[in-house]
Amino acid sequence: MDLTWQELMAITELQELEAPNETPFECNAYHSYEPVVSFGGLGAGQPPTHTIPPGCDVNTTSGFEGHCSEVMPACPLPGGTTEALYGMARSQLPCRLLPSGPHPLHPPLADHMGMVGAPEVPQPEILGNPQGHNCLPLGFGHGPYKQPVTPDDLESDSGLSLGSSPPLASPGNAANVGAPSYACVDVGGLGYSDRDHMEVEAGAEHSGVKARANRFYPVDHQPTMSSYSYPAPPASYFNSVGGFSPIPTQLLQQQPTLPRRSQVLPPPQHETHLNGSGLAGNHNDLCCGPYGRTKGAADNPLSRDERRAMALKIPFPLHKIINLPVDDFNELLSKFALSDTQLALIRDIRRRGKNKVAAQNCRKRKLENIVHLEGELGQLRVQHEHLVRQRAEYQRTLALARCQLSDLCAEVFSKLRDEHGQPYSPQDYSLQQTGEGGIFLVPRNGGGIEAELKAQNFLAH
DNA sequence: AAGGGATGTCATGTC
DNA sequence: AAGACATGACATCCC
Repeated sequence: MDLTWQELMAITELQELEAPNETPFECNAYHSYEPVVSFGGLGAGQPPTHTIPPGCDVNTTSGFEGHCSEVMPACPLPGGTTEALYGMARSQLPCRLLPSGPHPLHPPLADHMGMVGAPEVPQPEILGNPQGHNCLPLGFGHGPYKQPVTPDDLESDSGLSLGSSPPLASPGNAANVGAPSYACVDVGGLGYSDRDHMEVEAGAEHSGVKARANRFYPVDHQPTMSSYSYPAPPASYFNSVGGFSPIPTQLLQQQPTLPRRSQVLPPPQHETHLNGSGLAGNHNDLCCGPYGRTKGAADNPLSRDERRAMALKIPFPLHKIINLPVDDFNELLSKFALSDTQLALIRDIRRRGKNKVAAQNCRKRKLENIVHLEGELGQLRVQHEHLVRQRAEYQRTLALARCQLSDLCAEVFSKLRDEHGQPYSPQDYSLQQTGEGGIFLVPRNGGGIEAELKAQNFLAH
């Protein structure tokens, strides 16, 4: 980045231009997800601290007739660890996903609309670039850059812009130096068609070189969705269209050291940053150049829509097409006499541009959701472990109570005597307690009650 | 060469 | 109804 920036600054200095007016584009700060699971109610009961007397069977399935035969093992109470365990509950969403701070979507409307002068006189800012080094017409006029015809340029739902692939660089970008540029092709007054486009871009395509744009041009892969920058409209697009100033030889010679994916070919001088379709996207969002491109996009080839826009001489930058509010957008359109073909392309560009941003946002949200759910899953696992431990502890407590009850019953039976002075057998009788506290000796075979013993009597003994 | 990630685009549904 | 937005699906590129 630093290197790229230095290079850009060097280029800027060369062209004696000011620093770009960066207008941060959108970015709705994505809300962080708060963990859904609240553990406040966890760790419910105080873990029992009873000690199972010797002989007490801690088997929870044992009946009260059993005997406690061992001391209840000390249960590791989760209480001491619960807090620590749940302290990590908060899912940590990656900051990268959450652009923060305000992100003005658009520059002031005046700035947007300022370029809209007399409808018949397209303003020079349209394809210009604040840096100046991009003020060169987009593919118009000067030789070294000519967009190739790519299959995706030949399709459009509007008959203009369909296609799926990202912008392709012309293999002829380097090879076609001096080749006729867009400006030489009069497509504006004609209906723009695939065929037109093919003709327009035939030169580069015929180079026969199959190569991706960013194989040839340095691409600044700026992983940023946090600042969609839309700087002030660039210098001139239509200056370029009419008669483009030649590319400063310094620019051609100044090849920045190639970042990732960089290759040996010089970047087009009129690069836009709009990866794909003129969107302030994730790669180069620093500022806008021609057709709304950013300075960082100087390393990128023209997008398909940018090329189409140039071919049809769309008289305003793509970033405005995409980002202006609908009212302003319509007002902008109304200020120009646009053909149906141009309008169709513009609306396609707008639709694609918005959808591209939406897709990017959607994917970010999806990743955030995954991160959030993974965090929640971890919390639930911790919670599950805690509940398992708690259940084991309750089972131990229950076993202890049963042992105590069994011992008590044995003591009662040891003191009970029938009318013959014989003890009752626990195998033949059981003790049952009523709701009022009365205790009955009940034969296990379901026979009648033989004796009623008052609880108080038991307690007295 | 295959596989996966990243990205753009389209289709569709919802608001 | 039109526009914006969300999202699944697909294609393509690149590593």
